[in-house]
Order: sequence, then structure tokens, then C-alpha cells
Amino acid sequence: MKKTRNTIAKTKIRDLIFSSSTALSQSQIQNSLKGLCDRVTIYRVLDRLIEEGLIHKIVNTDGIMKFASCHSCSADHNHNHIHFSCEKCKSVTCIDDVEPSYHLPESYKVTDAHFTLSGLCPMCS
Amino acid sequence: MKKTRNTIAKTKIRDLIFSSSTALSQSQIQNSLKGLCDRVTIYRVLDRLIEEGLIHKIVNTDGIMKFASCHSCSADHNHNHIHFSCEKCKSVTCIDDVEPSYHLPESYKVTDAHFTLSGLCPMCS
DNA sequence: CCTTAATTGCAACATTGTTGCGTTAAAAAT
DNA sequence: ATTTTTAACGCAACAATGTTGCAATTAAGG
Repeated sequence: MKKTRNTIAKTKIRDLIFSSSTALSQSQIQNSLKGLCDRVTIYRVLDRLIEEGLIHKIVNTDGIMKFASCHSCSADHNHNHIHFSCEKCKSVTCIDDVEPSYHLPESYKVTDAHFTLSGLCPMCS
Repeated sequence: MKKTRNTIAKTKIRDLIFSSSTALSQSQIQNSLKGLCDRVTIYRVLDRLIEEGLIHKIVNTDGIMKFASCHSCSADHNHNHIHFSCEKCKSVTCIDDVEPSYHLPESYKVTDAHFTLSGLCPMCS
């Protein structure tokens, strides 16, 4: 398999995501980095971090992708916890301690769950 | 409040969505209409249909918006049923008879649930 | 038929995300 | 310490989704 390198951009982006209490979008990361690297590089670093199992990708209710660290899902590495999306401040938060329950007809083969509740977060309500 | 008009485009788009077993994206609708109206018109008609409570909007796992009829949620008009997103044929289906259950800390004010399971639909598995 | 304002088409724009390619720079090999 | 390899980068260009402003059109009520 391919070797990966530890670059300045990768380290900075990883640290940003790991120190954030909410999931971050590419544009949020770009604003924090203040021109450290190109837009495209951020996308490519994010792809690599996902491949390495360090972060996971969440679709927000507005269709924008957000990225969060995998500290709670490192055990069996499932990302099937609930996410909360605030309609006011647009923050996306992983609710790590809540696992969703569901039931589907046998004919469906489920591989992933994407459960997001929207409303007002503790800060905005 | 504003009066709404029944135009050819609106009628056709409504019929399309209501006769479809899966949720449709703007581009899918555009392909079906074969130049009946402009791209922008489709977006505006969809907005109106949502406002009128005839259809609802679903974010697919890839971030693309899909639109489906509201036949099952007309009672108390909640769209909090489960959706299934097929990774192969990219179809999004409303699983009307399954309601998700969840539990969140009191500090969060939940107004909507967006629950999508992904994997393989009955046709693709 | 006439009026009015909801709806449309078109052009332009914003944002997110991707791809190709020549250059740069980690990190291993010498 | 220097060379080599190739992962990672910057830049330009592109694609797709979605939005906005404005002039022209047209549904629907009088």
C-alpha cells in the first residue's frame, strides 16, 4: 500500500479538526488556515485523513460536507452515532453517546446510518 | 397571503414527483421534462411545492437535494420518517412505515429529524 | 377583454467540489 | 550530506448545484 507523508498542511488540518468541538467544513478550515495552503490541498488532505480512519465525513442538512474527528468511533470504527445540526449557528456536533435505533425491511442491505437531528443547539437556544 | 397559480411547469413537476416511487433531484426532473422549462423555474417550482406542503426536501448522503411527495406525512405533517439511499443506483426512497427513535440531552431543541440509511436497495442487492 | 401580479426565461453569479499537470519537498537510499 | 523517488503541492481550468435581478410573459379574477 501507499506511503503517506506528514506535511505541514496535513498536520495543521488534523490538529484543527481534533481540537474542534464541532465538525468543520472545507471553507471553515480554509478560513482558519489563512492561506497556509491551497483550497484543493484541503480537499485532498481531508480525503487522506478519511482514508487513514482519523476523521469522518458528515452531510449537513444543507448539503454541505463537514468533517469531524474519530475519537469515539475508533473501537469498532462505525460512524453511526447521531449528529446535531443547529439551524441558527450552522454548527454540526457529534452526539457520541447516543446510538440510533431503527428497523428496515429485510430486502434492504444497510451499510451506513446517517442520522442528523436539527434544531437549536445548547448555545443558541 | 400570496396567490399561487397553476402553471404547466408546476403541474408537470408535481405529477412527476407524485408518480415517482423514489425521491427526485432537480437534474432528474430536468431530464424528464426535456426542455419544458428553464432550470431556474424547476428550483422555484420546487420551493413553492414545499411551501404549499405538497412535497418535502431530503438531503442525500452525497449532499444532493432530492424531492418527494408528502402522501404519508399529510396527517401531522412531519417528515421524520426514515429514508433509504442506495449507493449503487443512487435512488432515495421514503420508508414511510418506519419512524426513527432517538434520545438527546435536554439542552438540544429538536425540530426536525433527518434519518437516512445507506446501502443497497432491494433492486440492487 | 382588461388588469395585475405571479411566474417565467435569460444572463450572471456564488459556492462546493474535482481533475490534469508541472513543480516542490518529504523521507528513504546512497 | 547528497541523491533519488514519488507523495504532495499550487495553479488553472472545469463541472455541478443552487441563487439573484430584471424584463417579458401569462394565469386568473373582474
